[in-house]
Amino acid sequence: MATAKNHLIELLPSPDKLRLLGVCEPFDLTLSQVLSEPGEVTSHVYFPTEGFVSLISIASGSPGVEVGMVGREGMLGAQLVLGVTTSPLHSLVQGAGKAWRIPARTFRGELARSSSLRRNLHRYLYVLMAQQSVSSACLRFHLTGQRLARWLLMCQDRACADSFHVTQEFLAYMLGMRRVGITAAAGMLQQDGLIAYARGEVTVLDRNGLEAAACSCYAEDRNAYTQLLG
Amino acid sequence: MATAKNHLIELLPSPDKLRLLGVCEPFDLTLSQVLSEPGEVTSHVYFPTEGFVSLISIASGSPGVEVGMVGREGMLGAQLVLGVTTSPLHSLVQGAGKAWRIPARTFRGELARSSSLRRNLHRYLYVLMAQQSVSSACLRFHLTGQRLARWLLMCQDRACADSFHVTQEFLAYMLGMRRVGITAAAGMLQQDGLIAYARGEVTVLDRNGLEAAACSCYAEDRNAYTQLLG
DNA sequence: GGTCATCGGTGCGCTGCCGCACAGACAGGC
DNA sequence: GCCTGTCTGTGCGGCAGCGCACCGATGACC
Repeated sequence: MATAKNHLIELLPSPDKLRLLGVCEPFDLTLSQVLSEPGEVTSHVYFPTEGFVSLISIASGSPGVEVGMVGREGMLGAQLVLGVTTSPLHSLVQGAGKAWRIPARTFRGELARSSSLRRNLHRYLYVLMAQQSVSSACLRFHLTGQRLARWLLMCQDRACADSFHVTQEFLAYMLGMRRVGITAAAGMLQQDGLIAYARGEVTVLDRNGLEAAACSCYAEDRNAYTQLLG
Repeated sequence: MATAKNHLIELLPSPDKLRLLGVCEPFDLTLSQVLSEPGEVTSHVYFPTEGFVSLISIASGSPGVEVGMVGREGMLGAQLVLGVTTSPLHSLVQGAGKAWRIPARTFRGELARSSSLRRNLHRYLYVLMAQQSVSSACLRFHLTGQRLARWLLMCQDRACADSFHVTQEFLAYMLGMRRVGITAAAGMLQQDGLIAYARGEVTVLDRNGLEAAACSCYAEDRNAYTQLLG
């Protein structure tokens, strides 16, 4: 499994990395799996190596909306480094794949031992915060088409593939829209030759075009990440 | 200045608290003052004791929207505990008052010295993150009137007064709306006898009624805070 | 007391999105 | 081959909020 790597782990100096990998167990991320519910005590942390997870915020009496995405560039459960054992968000597996998993208790031990781990997770949390605050304004002001393009790019980055499975229904939920809104926006992108779309299978045809169609939030996200954890 | 206290400082054990207060300098928060811009290197951290600050996210090509509020219950610059020296948000003084201010360099020294300080700020950051993710969904799904009521309650908590100065124009900016939308929503609240409104002076008349009119995000915010830092 | 800036209320047409409902297209199982 | 479930496309009425423009009221300043 030489290619199945998680970036946050790879960033660690060799001794810390080996020790951390030593306590990891392999875990299969299966589509639609729920890894955490708001308020629930965190039992494990997850470092995806393939596949990815959506972080979803649900306001009372409303459908949800995605506020963050975690793939091989990140992890689930980083709040443990803040000494907090719950999370306010839903975590939903959005792209099937694999992850390393560590029991929360064990992971806290590793945190105590590795200052590099603490430092990286601190930075990662900052990136997540920045991503979330950008997302707020994006959600409010940017148009459906722009946000859809952004989402597809983020998905492509984390799926590490040009093609992935996602239905319009699900996309609508992630973006906090109606399915019909997605139909319209995806139709535009398809007309412009940026993507192909058929029965839940999306293929990115023109990555540059898609980046041009996306709102700048995509670039801002990436910048924030690479500046601190590149 | 016995009453001018900041909750995060008060939570510290006595020696840490005294040492921190020893490096604080008094600072006047004046209306519309900008304490930080996105990307700017943090020069000082601020612990408001009266008055409060809005955290504003601006998506490119759009007006801004408030994603958080900092008053005597919090601080500005908490990201230093993550080892990050910039912030992605605008910080705008929204209620005039006073704060304790510490140069970033000095504050980092205090962080290194006081584990209580680190622990509290870790928790505070988590509360901020929770606040922001709730705000995303709230911004998307809840109605103007509910959000306005929530904002007024949050403002009242931090201003520690039943009456405060804020124009509709400014409110619209905070909530990511047009001024006219605020006129309508505030008119409703006024008709129902929950607030009085005249030339930028808002008075909360019926706090319970206002809480009923607000979306549940207000209560969720408070719960998150009191659970971790009450 | 007059002038001016600020603040709030109102009207009008428009857009982006919602809610609902239905129809066509395709895949998989029996 | 047929049936069923899933996924996508379309149509229609409605609504919350936008952009713009204007006016009246109030308070501050000279």
